[in-house]
This record gives sequence, C-alpha cells and structure tokens, in this order.
Amino acid sequence: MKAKKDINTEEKIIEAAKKVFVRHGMAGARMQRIADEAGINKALLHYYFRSKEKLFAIVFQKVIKEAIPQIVRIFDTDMHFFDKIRMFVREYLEFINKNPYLPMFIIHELASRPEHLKELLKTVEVDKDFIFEDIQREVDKGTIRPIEPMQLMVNIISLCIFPVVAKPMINEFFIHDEKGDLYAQFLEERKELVADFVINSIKKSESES
Amino acid sequence: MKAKKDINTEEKIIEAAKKVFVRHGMAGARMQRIADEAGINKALLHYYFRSKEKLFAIVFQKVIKEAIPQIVRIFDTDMHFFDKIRMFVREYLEFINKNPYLPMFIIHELASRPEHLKELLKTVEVDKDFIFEDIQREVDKGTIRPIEPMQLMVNIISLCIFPVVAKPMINEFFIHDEKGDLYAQFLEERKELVADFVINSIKKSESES
DNA sequence: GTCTATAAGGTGATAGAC
DNA sequence: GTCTATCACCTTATAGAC
Repeated sequence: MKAKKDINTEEKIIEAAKKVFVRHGMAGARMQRIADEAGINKALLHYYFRSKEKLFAIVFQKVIKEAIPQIVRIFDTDMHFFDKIRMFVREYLEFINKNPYLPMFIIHELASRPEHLKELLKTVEVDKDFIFEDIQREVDKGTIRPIEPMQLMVNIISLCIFPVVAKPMINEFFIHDEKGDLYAQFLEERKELVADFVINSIKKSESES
Repeated sequence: MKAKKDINTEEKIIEAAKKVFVRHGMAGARMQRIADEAGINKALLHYYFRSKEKLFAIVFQKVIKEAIPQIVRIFDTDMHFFDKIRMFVREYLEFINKNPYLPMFIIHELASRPEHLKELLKTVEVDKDFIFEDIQREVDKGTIRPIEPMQLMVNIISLCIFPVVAKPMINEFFIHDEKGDLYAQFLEERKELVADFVINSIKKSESES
C-alpha cells in the first residue's frame, strides 16, 4: 500500500512540476507553486527529489521525450510523399497546439545553460536519418524540386511551431484580439494552409521535367 | 559635466541591462550581474532606476522598438514584389542573426505576464497595414496565388526567426555540431533559400492564368 | 510518507558616508 | 553621483514530530 501511494505522489509531483516548469521556466518556477499544484507540502518535494535542480532534470528529460514525438514515424509509411507532409503538419500542429509552451520552454532552457543541459539530452535518441533519406529519395526521383532535406524539414517545423509559440507576440502586434478566438481560427486555417504552402513550393511546375 | 557623466552612466546601465535581461529573462536576470556588466555598483542601479521592474520596463520597450524594425518599409518601395521578399528575408535574417536571443526574449516575457506587459506595448505603433495591402494588391492583380496576407506574412517571419531562435534545439538534435560553424553555414544558405521557398510557393505555374 | 517549523543563503532595495 | 554596509524579504532546503 505504501508503494502504491508512493508512486502516485511521485507522479503527481512530476506532473505538477512539469506544468510549472514549462510555463515559467527553471528561473521563474517556485517550489511552493509546484507543491500547491500537486496538492502536497513543499517539504515533500525535497523528500522525493532532493533539490529543485534534480526535479528539473527529470522533468526536462521527460518533456524532451514527448516533444520529439513519434509523429516523425509518419515519414516511415508508404503514403504518397505529399500526403505524408499533409498528415505531419496536421498532427504536429495538433500536438503543438495542445502544448503551446513546450517548444519555447525547451529552447529557452537550452539557450540559458547549454553546457549543463546537453548532458541530459545524451539519453534521448532522435530517429531522424530515415526522414532525411525519405526526402532525398523524392529529390532523386525527381518528384520534387531539389532541396536539402534538412532545410525542408526545418522549414516545415518552423511553419508549424513558430506561429503557435509566438502567439502573444503576433496577436499583440497584428491582431489585437482580446479573447483569442481569432487566433485560434487563424491557427485552425494553418492545418491545411501550411501543407499547401510547402507542397506548392517543392512541387515541380509542368514545364519542369 | 555632471549631466554628461549622468547620461553616460544611464546609457551604460541600460545597455548592460538589455544584455542581461535579453539573455536570461526577467526572472533569471540578477541586478548584481547587470551592475558588473555596466562596471558600476549595484546601489547605483537603484539610484537611476528605482527598481528592477522599472529598469526592465525601460529595456523591454527599447527592445520592442528595435525588434519591430524599419525593415518592413521595404514593402513600401516600388520594387518587384518578389524582390521585396528577397530583400526582406536577407535583411531580416541579418538582423535576427545579430540578435538571436531577442525574439525569444520578447515571446517569453510576453507569455509570462501578458496582462502586465501589454501596457508597455501601447506606446509602440506597428505600421503593418500597408504591407497587408501590398500583398493583397498582388493577389488581386493575379501576380501570386490567392493567400491571406496575414498568413503569408507569418509564414515568411516564421521561416526567418524560428531557425535562428531554435538553434540550440535543432543543433543538438539534428546536427551535433560542437563549434557551431555548420549551423552558421546552414543559416547563411537560408538567406537565399527562404526567399526562393516562399516565391516558389506563391508563384503561379504556367497553366494558371 | 507527510506535515510544521526553521535554518541558510541569496536577492532586491535602502541608509548613509564621501 | 558613487560607493560600502546593511536590511528585509523571499526561496530553497533541512530538522524533527507524527
């Protein structure tokens, strides 16, 4: 029974910590806030995870493993290449939309103390090569215009992530939307638009062989 | 003489504060660090700017005015539309490259306490309408494929900013480049590539009227 | 395992001499 | 205007009762 309760509390703490860390960053997060979020006492945090730093490390690794998601596997199917892009954009946007603070959290922390956090990334393996090979294959086949796979991949990811991450900025400067409904609609439209934008760009015109 | 020295110190402090705030964010910045960076004493910070919050407000506004740059005026010229895009991408990438931490700083702070910072933005006027009108005009003329001006603008900005901002993330997961030279080269290539990517996407193919 | 109370150290801010 | 010394508060972390 003790064991059961133990696991539950530990999980509760990690989930709470994740929420607070992702939202406020390591520097802005408060242990008290995490304790409140988890519905337990502050001292208990230190009982389970000696220090804020240790707790952060665990959360950070967990978050990384979620953010580099399985969605990339889409490229490992035998769908039409353009359909892969459409599906990837749709699902990735969905994911980012559900976790809007996640990319910035990773970037912000990674930029703040790269030397320290790099070690935490050692444990995470990203299966990227087959995507690049997949893209290169399409270029070689002549299905799409020549482009470095890495550049294409970064383009797609940029078009997905940035508009979600930069919501407060774009919204403030360009839309002035108090309730945020307009922005939600703006992002909804992008589920189709981004894929079209990318495909239009790499698709060869009729005159090209 | 007092006045002269005064201005110099004030400027020194603001520059130092800008450097530290932009790099570490409001929560992560330390007044001691700013004092060191400015080569003065911590108490002097409070003599010039009562509090950390006040100093931050000044820096934040200053930074905003730099980040929403005059480069947008490019769209107010009578160049060919595609050349405007090429020029915009080149200059904007140049700017972001020189201030890689700037966009994320703005986004991070704006996301952390939107209600509080919105007031600081009231003073900043963004001259955006003429860009949107410019894009819409091209669509109406039939020069480019139909696209909502706002979406096109966000696409271009995303392709410029995100790869620079996300350098630590992309570099860590996809490149594993210790020295960072490869990434610099990667970004250099984008000065042409991004514009081509965008133009290819919105350019009509021969069969389209 | 979980709590209350408290220690230990850091950080923003002020007082007061020069 | 600029400095040293110091305060007051906040936050992480620990001690000890239950």
